[in-house]
Amino acid sequence: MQSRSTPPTRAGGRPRSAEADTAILEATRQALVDLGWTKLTMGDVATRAGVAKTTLYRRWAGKSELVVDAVAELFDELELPDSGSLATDIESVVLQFAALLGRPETKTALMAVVAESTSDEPLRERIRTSIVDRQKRLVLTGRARAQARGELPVEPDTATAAMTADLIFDVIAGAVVHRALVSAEPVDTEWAHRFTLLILGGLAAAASGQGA
Amino acid sequence: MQSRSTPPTRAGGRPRSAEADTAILEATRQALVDLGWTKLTMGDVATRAGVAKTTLYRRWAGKSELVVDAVAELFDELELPDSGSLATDIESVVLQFAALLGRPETKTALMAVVAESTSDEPLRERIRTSIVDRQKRLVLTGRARAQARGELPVEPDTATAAMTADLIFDVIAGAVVHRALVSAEPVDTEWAHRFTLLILGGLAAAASGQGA
DNA sequence: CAGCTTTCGCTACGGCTCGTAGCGTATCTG
DNA sequence: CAGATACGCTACGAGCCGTAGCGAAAGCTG
Repeated sequence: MQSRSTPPTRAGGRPRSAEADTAILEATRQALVDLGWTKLTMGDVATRAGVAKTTLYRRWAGKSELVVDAVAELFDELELPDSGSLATDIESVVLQFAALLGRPETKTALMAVVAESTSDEPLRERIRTSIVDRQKRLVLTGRARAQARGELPVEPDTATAAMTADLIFDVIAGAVVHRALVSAEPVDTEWAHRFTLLILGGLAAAASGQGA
Repeated sequence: MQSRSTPPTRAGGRPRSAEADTAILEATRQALVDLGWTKLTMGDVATRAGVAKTTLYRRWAGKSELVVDAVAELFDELELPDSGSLATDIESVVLQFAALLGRPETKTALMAVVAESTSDEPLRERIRTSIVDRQKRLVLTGRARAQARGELPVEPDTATAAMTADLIFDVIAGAVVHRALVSAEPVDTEWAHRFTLLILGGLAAAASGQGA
């Protein structure tokens, strides 16, 4: 995960405690649930983790970095089981993502760090590598499977194919996040079904009218 | 806007200064640009606005409420000029929304208050009434125009029509926000065009396969 | 006009968090 | 063993929070 800030010098001393690492990240998630973003403090996390406050600062520069790493782990739970059709693949990942966003630590943290990242370039990069880019794999494998099934045409131009993948990623992730967090309405199977139909229709249209 | 906290008792004293109100909201937006969300402080805003800190607390309970009101004003700039076709209507609003999210005060504040609202029910309600619900009008008028032109069928069932509008709203707003803030890629005309094609295709498919 | 009500700016305060420094101890490497 | 690093602990100045108390200003009402 490349999570903590690497010790600047080379090896040769007491290694950092791995138990402390996991305890801190777990404590951070729990603190997010109990306190939310603004009321979460470094000192509180340290106490919960049974660790000195200085230990936190030796590994993370601040609250934002800590929370990014604490939440990034959760996103790796997402999977794309091969359900046999593109429609059910999409519905599955939508519902999984919605369930993930239903957990209080996830929803609070994700928006907060994104907000912070808008005026913090290194943090933005950290989010991109730790969270965003890792989830694009879901779109790519989903498309590959659909193409193997013959449900989607193969886009010959590599650049165009990449743009389409990015577009789909933003549409799916964005819509679910907006529905769940901004509109604050439930992402249930009904909604997932309607949304999936919309996407499939759009993909079909884009496939026919290729020369956009 | 119903922004500030209403004075609990009835009228009959010195009225609150309207100049102070606008100065505070403007100072808040500027502070967001300069400092970002976490480093923005009530005291700093007060100084910028040329107002006592106590005056801020007489009107807003805290940072979140203040920022919501400061940003809500900006969203009212969005318009839906009747461009003659649904496609260009969508592209227009997408680009407008993207331009709005390009402004540092907007992007920082929007995500931050949404994050805060996940563990603050009154704040969530404030966001809903001050920002979210007011922008759904764009979807509704856009649909009405498209139906008048014959571009979209009229959905007979009121409940279904409302769900469709909510879906489209979440998809458009969510995709633009995700593209601009999470993926941190530009929302240019190219992207807007591709996205619009996707939406239109989805709408067409949903219209034909009505009995979802 | 006089009197009531509310807001305003200002100052001050206790409480909390921040992020760092310093120390002695613990743990691992060569 | 010597060197290097991490650890827990304590303490600290700095900054911000949100509130209280004051005298003065500015409207409304009769």
